[in-house]
Amino acid sequence: MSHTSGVRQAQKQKTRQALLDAALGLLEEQSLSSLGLREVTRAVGVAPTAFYRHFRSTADLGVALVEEALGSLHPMIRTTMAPAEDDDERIGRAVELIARHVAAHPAHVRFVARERHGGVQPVRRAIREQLARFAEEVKAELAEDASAAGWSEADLRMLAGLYVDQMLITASLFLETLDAPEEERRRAVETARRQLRLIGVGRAHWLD
Amino acid sequence: MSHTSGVRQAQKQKTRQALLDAALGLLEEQSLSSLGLREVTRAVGVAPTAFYRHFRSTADLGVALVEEALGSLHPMIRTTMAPAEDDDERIGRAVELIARHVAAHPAHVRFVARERHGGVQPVRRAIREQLARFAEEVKAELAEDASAAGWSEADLRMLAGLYVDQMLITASLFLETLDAPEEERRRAVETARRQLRLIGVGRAHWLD
DNA sequence: CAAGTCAGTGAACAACTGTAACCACAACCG
DNA sequence: CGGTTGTGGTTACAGTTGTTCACTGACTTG
Repeated sequence: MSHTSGVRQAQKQKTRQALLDAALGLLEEQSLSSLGLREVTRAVGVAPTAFYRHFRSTADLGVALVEEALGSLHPMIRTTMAPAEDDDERIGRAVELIARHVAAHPAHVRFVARERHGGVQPVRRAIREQLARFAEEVKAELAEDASAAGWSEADLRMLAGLYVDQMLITASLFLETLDAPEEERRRAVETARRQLRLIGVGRAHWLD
Repeated sequence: MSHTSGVRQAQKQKTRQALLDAALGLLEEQSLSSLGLREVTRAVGVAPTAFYRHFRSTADLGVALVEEALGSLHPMIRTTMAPAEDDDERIGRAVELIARHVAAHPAHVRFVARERHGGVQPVRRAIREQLARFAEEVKAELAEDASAAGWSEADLRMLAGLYVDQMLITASLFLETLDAPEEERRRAVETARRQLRLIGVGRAHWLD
């Protein structure tokens, strides 16, 4: 037990992070369900048995990766959903934000997209829980918006879910076009903007 | 080579189908990238080396599964997108159709959802190609619709892609709630209907 | 400073993997 | 009918896997 600091704890965290990083790298070309514990330790340069000091199994490591990939993303919801003068400006900002995030953390995005429906149940559940939290937060933001007057609880939830799914689709699309020619990337951005705009139009005329 | 029929060819197809079926079953609890060739042959009850008579590798088998899961689905596009008197009736019919398909072929749906972003590149590409075909077909249907007057090519493509993605999201949602209590399943159907309706509203007011 | 804690090591295990070479025998074709 | 074709079976190999156990030695604590 003891306290949270100290050279000992720091070294342990460092190794743990090295395992997470190595796993994330290896997962670019395979799924978690085929990731071997030895494979990870080999990539780090540590004995296979050291793995157990940090994770019970590769599934356990996967859950930790979900936390790392999505856990720190919640604060971004407020700023993304924050109202702007122009609706198109908000859309442009959101798309830009997603593009930037994908470019900065491609491995994390790939991991989430891949394991959301992947073969490891605990990881699927962890992702589902995080996305449900996102939807909840988006819903809360939507409820504060002026145009939400008269919207039922179920409608708000539906729209929030639609937005979250759309964010993932967009992120995944950007990921696929990461090292594609400039022109294709611009088309992807344009498609994402249009889709969000169409949802926005539907939202504006929902109560007709 | 020789001709396509005969007792010989029939038996081979039978074994091949058994391999596909066994693989599909095993893939309910893991991803393709962790599926072993021996695992599949063991489930069928044939020798490991017999696998090579039908597939070069498990990735090759995966591509065949994509064909099996999505190849025969194209004719359904026309009937699903076909216009109806009521817009809500069309939506209800489409959702009903998806629900029925998921209930009839849950393993196929799970496979596609899982491997769309999975760790096996040839399979990802095969799925992407099939989905692109779907989008193309949906776009063709949309273009024939009366309400498509004034829509640009890019807008039609965008909307078609949105519909295809939404179909997958809906199918995946239904899959998750397959063995959930009746009430949760009804909520899932209701959510799917609402989301399609919102897209429909956006579509109706797109040219404002 | 002595005692204890614990991250990481090394060897060993049984079980598993993909693949190669060779064989058997039923269906096919001339 | 007799020779050829080719699906599937058998045996074997070299690597890999997850997990166990006892261990070391640097850090922490009283």
